[in-house]
Amino acid sequence: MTDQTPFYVTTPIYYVNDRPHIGHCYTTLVADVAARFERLRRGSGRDVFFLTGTDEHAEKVVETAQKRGLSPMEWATQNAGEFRKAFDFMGFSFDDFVRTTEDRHKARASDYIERLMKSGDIELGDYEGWWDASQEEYLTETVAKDANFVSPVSGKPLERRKEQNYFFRLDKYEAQLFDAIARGERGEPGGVRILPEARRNEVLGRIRGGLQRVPVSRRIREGDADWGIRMPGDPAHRVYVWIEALCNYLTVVDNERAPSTAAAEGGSRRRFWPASVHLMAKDILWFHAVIWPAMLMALGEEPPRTVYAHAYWVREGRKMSKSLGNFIEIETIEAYAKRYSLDAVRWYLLTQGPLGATDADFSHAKFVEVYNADLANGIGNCASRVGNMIEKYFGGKVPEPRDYQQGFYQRLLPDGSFDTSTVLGQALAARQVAGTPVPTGQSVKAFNFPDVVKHHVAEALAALDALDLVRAVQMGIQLVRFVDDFISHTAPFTLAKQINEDESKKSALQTILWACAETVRIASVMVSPVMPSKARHIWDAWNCFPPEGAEFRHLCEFGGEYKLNPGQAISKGEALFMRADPAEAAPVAG
RNA sequence: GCCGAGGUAGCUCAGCUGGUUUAGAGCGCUGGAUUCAUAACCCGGAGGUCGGCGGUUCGAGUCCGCCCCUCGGCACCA
Repeated sequence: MTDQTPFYVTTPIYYVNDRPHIGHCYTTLVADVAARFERLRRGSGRDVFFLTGTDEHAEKVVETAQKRGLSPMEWATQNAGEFRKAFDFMGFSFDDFVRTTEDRHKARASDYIERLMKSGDIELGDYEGWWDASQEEYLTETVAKDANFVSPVSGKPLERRKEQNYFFRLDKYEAQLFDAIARGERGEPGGVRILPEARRNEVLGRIRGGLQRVPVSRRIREGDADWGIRMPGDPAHRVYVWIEALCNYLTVVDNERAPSTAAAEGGSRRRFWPASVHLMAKDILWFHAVIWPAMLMALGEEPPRTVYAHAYWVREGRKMSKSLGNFIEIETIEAYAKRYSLDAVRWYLLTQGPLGATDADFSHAKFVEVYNADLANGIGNCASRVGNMIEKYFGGKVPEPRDYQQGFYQRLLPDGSFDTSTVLGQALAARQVAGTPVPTGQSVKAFNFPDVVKHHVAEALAALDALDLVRAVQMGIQLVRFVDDFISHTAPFTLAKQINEDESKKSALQTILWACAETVRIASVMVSPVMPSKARHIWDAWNCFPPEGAEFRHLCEFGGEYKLNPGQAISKGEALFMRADPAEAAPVAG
């Protein structure tokens, strides 16, 4: 993927009757980190589009609204607001938030359906199933059987009932879908890449089992509220919500034929299609990996390039469910953010979350472990010790480095002493003088900063392309570990005690600390997509705020265009992450 | 039931097409070193029959068979 390709990432649009919880936040966080990373890589947000929103046309929305004495629209608006609030709190940088009740969505979704009817991909047919009169709904064959063909609610017998419905001819696209998924696997254009791999196999297996046409509408009944989208040309039928909902990914960027809207939306968004990534939890993979791509094929649109279905969060080892009432809701997340900072929560959710095929556990003990290991003892401590030494030894001014392009090589002279013409040799010699030499038997090391940084940055970008966001951001923490290792090897604090005797020792110290600070700066850029505000803290304290439009790979070049400039002021600043006590109780909402 | 994934150090997991070693990493735990730093960082250790049994092979976590266990998809839920 070149840096110029438009990047379009979506989350599902969330069922507006729900309350925002960790699941919604997690999926959207993954999208947010991907979007922020891609913007950074391109140096601007112009070619990145990140969409989220709410799915509002469910019949349950009408019911709930009634119970609350509100119109469906009032209720939906209120709860869509809750999602926006939660997502704003999480710091999500979505470019648009779509509600399926908006005209732009309804009009275009309706248009797609109409086109599919004209092309014969949606046709009228008979639907026959088990009708539960008390609930006014059809039950699937398996559910009906499990319930012994009586209503699970009222206990009255189910009736066999037939009606006319519209169907999408999914069965016509079996071969094309196979082909697209195979191409996606090979990374070819026009293909749909399904991730993680285990999910792709599930999908392929299910397609092999045969595809059938799927119902996409139901007949409107007497007394039904006017909620949802009607079948074009047949107002007696309403489009099923899920099929209409899927269309949101396209309706939002398909604004070209509505010039007034497009103007208000900053121009045509057509270039963002096909979507780069549809993100979702595993439960709705089938819709996104099969039905939606088939619909797009029928519409003559390209299918999404990647469909990524992550697994679920469980809580302290137990599945989250409505019956257990143990969902981690936004309030709990807020409580964690209040205690440990929002960026720490983002870090934990992203790096420990169920991005793969298996579920992930949210446990307080694990949270504290990760918080301390990666953040407090990791990047926080490292930034602090480096900033402190620069403040202490160089009056808070970035020191002038010498010769870092050569890397930091250790060289032993024939007589067994260190070659003090290298920075590393100088440092090791100082340790010997001080009586704290590197333990014998410890491997001889070289610290080639330019190469190491280059390698980590390349790895991060490769991981980003594979949508391995965890690895992408962890490369930043790995760099910090490299700096920590370097500091204990060179012991700049030991060197610092000898600089009065020897000017060359001072210059070695300058080089060492500059390299440390420069690398921490780069690490901060690398983790900024997950921890935007903590990164900003470092940039503020160190005066190295990336200029608008700066590209990732330039920002991350060791000693490059955006390097820490000698002479510039640096302050130690406040600790980024205070160490947490594992014995402390978990934060509670309220 | 059908289809699929997996069982490797206390925990979370790497180990692709079988022979680089006496099977690795991170976290936790423990001993040491050190003081610039947020009792942080660095070094070392901890010795896990690589789920069980049998087989193929000169040689198997790595291939085959059987068995035990766990977990996913097939059905709404991020």
